[in-house]
Amino acid sequence: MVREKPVTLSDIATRLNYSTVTISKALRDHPDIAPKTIKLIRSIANEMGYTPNLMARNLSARRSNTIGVVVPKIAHFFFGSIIESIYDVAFKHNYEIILTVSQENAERERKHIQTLMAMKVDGIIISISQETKDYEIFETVRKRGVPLVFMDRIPKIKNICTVRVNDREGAFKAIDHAINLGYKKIAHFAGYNEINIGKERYQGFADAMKKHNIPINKSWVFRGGFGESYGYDSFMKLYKENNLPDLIFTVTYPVALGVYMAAREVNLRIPEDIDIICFGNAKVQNFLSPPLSCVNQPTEQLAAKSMEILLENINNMDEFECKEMSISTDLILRGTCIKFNKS
Amino acid sequence: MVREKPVTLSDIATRLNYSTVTISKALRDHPDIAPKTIKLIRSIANEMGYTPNLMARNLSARRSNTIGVVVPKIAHFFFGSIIESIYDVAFKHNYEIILTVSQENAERERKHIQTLMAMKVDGIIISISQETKDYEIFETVRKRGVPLVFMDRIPKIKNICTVRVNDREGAFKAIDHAINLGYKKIAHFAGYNEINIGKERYQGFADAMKKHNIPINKSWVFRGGFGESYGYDSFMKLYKENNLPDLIFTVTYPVALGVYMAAREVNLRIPEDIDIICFGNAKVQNFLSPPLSCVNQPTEQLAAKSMEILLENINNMDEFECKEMSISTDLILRGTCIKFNKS
DNA sequence: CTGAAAGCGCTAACAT
DNA sequence: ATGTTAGCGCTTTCAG
Repeated sequence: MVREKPVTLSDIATRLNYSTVTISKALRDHPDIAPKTIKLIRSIANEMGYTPNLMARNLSARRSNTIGVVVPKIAHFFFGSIIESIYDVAFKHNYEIILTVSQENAERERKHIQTLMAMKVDGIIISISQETKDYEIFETVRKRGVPLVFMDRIPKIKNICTVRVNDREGAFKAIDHAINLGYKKIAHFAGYNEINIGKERYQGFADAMKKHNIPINKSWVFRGGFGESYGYDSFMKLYKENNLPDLIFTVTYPVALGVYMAAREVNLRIPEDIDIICFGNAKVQNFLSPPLSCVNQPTEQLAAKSMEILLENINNMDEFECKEMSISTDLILRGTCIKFNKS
Repeated sequence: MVREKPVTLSDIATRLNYSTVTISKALRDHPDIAPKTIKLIRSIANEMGYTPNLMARNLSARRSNTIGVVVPKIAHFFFGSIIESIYDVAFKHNYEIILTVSQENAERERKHIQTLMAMKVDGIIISISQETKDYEIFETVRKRGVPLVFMDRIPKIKNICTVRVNDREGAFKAIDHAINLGYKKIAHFAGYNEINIGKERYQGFADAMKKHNIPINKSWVFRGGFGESYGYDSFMKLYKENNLPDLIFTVTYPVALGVYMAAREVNLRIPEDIDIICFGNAKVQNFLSPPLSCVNQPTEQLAAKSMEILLENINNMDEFECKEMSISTDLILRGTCIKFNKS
């Protein structure tokens, strides 16, 4: 394979008998340069097939027009949507995205953050992994002066920019709705308590129970990850103990999927025998049978707000502010949790 | 926000009374340097919190350890899985990924490719958008000597590296199976003919029909995109014309979802009234009702092979070869297309 | 084993 | 309006 030597500023410069500086300025529409000259240089640059070397430009300019993103998963509707929206905003503002995936692994996450800093990204948006407990790396990021926005999954530290959904309120809405329907025997397949979305969704659940004076049955509260197997296993445990509630509220949508699977396996009908509602929306919930009701997180807003705050911070490093943003959720009622099925 | 000045090689050098060169070599385990010295330098570098500036390193080293990826969508199970697998391989080989999304838009795709080249990625993996018709940019990439691997969605040009699924064979398997079941009235909601997966899946469909001497009913063959609305609209058209077949074969899984939605809307039962099978697998197909059968594309293999070929090309630019790889599919039979439902 | 010199391609500051 | 100088942080010769 023959590698054509890329044309550089100085190639254009010699050809046109200008200095590289003039070329550089012209190509960036610098007011120093006469419009006529700009036009000339532009056309020649084009003809020669010039493309700037961003590594060089960025090294020199000390900014990369690049944003690092760290997410726990990607083949997951929530993160997929988030990322797509982030892309939209980034594209509009002429930023590139360096996307990294932690696979819910704290060590990997740390490495990615380090690489991103080494790549001199202008800022970072992160949704932390479910097992991240050591927050030192975030301190490092701050020391290095790299703007950082936490999105959705947020560590317990002070003075950080966060954009999240109002998890507690959202969970409360769901359970309050359920109780008003008549449900009392309610289980919660919760997330780990260490992570905000685990903790706060649980709190919303607890708030609603408390409001209606329903005691929480501890054997119906589980703590676990965010995947299908967690939902499946938890359901099976209750089933085998013959200790099934009337309604299950799951911390994420994949966990609910696990429940669907388990219920089908043991021939229990949803919602007649066991009803369910989850936190988090996905297009396919419409296609389940019955269609799965949920607390909807507006992913577009989450992404847009995160980007907004990040860009603000990038462009305004001096008057940097820690903004904490919380977005409201709404209930989407479909085929589950719409009426009380006496058990 | 106070930005700590990042520590550089020369900081370490002055502190240790070495030259930057020695530091640079030591940190990269260069055989020139005495092991003892390496150890010393390493520990000091660590203590000082040194991280290499990748922009500088890459500029100087003329390689970035970075791979560009261009996909049409991301909130889509197929691409999500692909990307996750690509990440796994990249991570193992110490490459970073620059992910870009074309949103099925050819112009955006072109821009992304240009940016990737400007960023001096070491290679590119791309799945082209459904509307890409101008292939000049790919010629440019080749001229620039950037290794390029096309994955799954492939343009009609010569001498390129491709990794794909055996679409024609896969589609054939599905339809052959259906016909053996007894189906004769078979529709195909196909992709655009310009794109390989559109064309070849259609061909596989046609092959099977021909094998069994069943004429293709043109009013049952549609051409369109890869999304839900296409499936929905096409189904509705047939329904309104009272011209429904017994089985629909859709080019992708979202198209099938559109059919599910439409069928439910007009109260037609799947698979009793209208049966369906699609190309492409997604976890949620298990949760549909009935669970959707499909031609399975092994995403992990697709990703792994693409990366393998790309890395080979990167490390072996001189003896560069155009490899064309085709991976077999298998049929996953679930709740649809498993028995003939006389209409 | 170590380092001095040169350069990757670009841009900012300061002349002219 | 254009160019000179210097430098971003690193690596690759090549000389000692």
